[in-house]
Amino acid sequence: MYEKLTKEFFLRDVLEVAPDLLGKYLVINQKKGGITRYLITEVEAYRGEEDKACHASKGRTKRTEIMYHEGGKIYVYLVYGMYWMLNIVTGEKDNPQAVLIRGVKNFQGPGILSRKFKINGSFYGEDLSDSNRIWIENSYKKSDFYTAPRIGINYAGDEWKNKSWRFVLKDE
DNA sequence: TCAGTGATTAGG
DNA sequence: CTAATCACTGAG
Repeated sequence: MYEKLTKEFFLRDVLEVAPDLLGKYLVINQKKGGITRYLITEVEAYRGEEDKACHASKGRTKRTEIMYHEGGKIYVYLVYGMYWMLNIVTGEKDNPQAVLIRGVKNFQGPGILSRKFKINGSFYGEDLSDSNRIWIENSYKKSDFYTAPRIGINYAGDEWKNKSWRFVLKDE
C-alpha cells in the first residue's frame, strides 16, 4: 500500500517539491465514487513575492493568505469565472509559494481536472496531511521529467515568463 | 484565433 | 460603488 505524504514533504522549497510530485498520486475521496488515485504528470512552481507570475507578488491579500502559511495546505481560486485551479502550498511559514497541479494521467489541463474532481472553494486551506477527501500518496517509481516555461503568464514580464518552472513527466 | 464568465483587486 | 484583470477551455 502507498503511504500518504506527510507535512515534511511540503516544507521544502517549491523548486524541490514541484518535480518531486511528478509520478506520485493525487488521491480524491468522493462520497459517491469512492477513492480514486491519479498519477501526477505536470506541475508548475510559483515562488515568492518577487516572482511576478505568482499571485503573492501583489502582496498578502485574503486570497493569497494561505500561501503565507507553511507547506502542505491547498490553495484554490477561480479563474476566468469558470475554472478552479488546484495548488499545493509549499515552504516555510511567511514564504509564499505554491505548486499548480496542471495535469494528471488521462486528464491534462488544470481546469478540467478540477471539474472532474469537483474541486471548489471549499478546499481552500485544506490540510493535505490531515484530510479525508484529498491527499497525496507516495510512489517508488523513478520519474523522468523535462522542464519548460510556465503557461498563461504573459503578463509577468520576460524574466519570470521565461523561467523553466513547469515540470512534465516523460512517457505518459 | 476568441469569447464566456464571475471572483478578486485597486481605486474613487 | 466602478472597472480591469485573469496560472483556462472549447468551438470555429
